Amino acid sequence: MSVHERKQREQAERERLIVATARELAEQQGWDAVTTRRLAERIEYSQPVLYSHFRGKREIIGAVALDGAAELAAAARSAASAEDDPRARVTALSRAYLDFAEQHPAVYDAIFQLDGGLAFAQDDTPEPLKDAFAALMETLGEVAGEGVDPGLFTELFWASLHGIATLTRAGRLPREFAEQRVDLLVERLVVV
Amino acid sequence: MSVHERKQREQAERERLIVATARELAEQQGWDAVTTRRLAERIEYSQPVLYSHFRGKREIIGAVALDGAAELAAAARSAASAEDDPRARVTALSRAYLDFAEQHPAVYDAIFQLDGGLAFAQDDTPEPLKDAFAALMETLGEVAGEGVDPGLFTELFWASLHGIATLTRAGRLPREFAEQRVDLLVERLVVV
DNA sequence: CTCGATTGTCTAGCAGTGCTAGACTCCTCT
DNA sequence: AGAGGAGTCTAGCACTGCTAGACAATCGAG
Repeated sequence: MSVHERKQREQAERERLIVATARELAEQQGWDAVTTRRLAERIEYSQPVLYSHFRGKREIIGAVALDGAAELAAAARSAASAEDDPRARVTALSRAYLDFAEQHPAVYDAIFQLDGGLAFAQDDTPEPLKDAFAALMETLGEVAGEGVDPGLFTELFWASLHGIATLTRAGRLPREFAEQRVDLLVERLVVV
Repeated sequence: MSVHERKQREQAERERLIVATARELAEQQGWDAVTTRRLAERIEYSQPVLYSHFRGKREIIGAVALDGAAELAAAARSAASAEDDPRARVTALSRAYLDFAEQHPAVYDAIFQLDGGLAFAQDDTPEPLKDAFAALMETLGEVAGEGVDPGLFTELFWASLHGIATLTRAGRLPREFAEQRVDLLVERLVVV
């Protein structure tokens, strides 16, 4: 049975390689450049091998998204834990969120912009996505204010951050006032 | 010279036909279904004709975006003008904005999500886009609050609406609490 | 240690994409 | 009436995601 196990290990190893390579390629040259041919060439296997691991390109994007969501959650928790004051925590969280979107645009797109075939806001939503939302809620739920549902508040705050992130990245918002926008958002939305 | 003028008129007419057909097709079956072949077939011309009007598919998307931006501006102004109270005006504006995104998803994507080769937040930004932003600012600039730049405030509020619109449409936010989210956004961000 | 079966991988190809070169037809103006 | 030019089309390029079927490497049984 040991042979079989080794094969499974190699299989899993190669799957990680595919996801990592797809992500790398996407971050270097954008998702448009991630074609099945180029991806196959980079992992030094032929195209059909990809399809023995994933149902199609969409599932590969989905896999990158799940990895990314875990990282985003970690970044959020790390930033929040560095501050004591609830308001300062929210500011730190917001900055970390926007930094993540700015520094890993391809991954951010995989999570929130592209179709990775993932379920959201449902029972069968994958754990990493639920956990990323939970990470936001840990900090944001505290400052929702009297009589406001923490989940609803988190959704709203998150949507605002998402809007800022995407519009900035698409060149729809000038980058120079990014700081002020975040400060204003926190100042107005947060209730302590 | 009259013959020449007639040809120019026909040319302009056909250009409108292309844009309208692209939009129709996108709203019916999504932008993925808008291929140059299908589009050409619908306007009953061959593919290369498209390229005598537009540099490529991207420019066609851009043309749909400009039309859409003008409509969005009109919808915003119409909704705002129906209310007297500044706060109620903002609520009406927000609803109208989100309704537009919900009811014309393809057009909304053309404006804000897809690459139509348009400049944003710059000097050479096309007039309809500047005007759409201006329409938002007319209502939102009034409620920015003391010492807050109306432009910055409008950008922030707009980004929040955009985030809600895109995340809702992508299934990332449950639709059922849409109303409450908008109410909360207006309540917190607006200063009267 | 050999041999059949299974597993894994590859080559080659399909139907589709955006876009364009070059042939051809029709209309306008002299 | 015929030359010139504008307008349109057919055919094709290089690419996309994805898959069928041929082939080779590996495994377990005798």
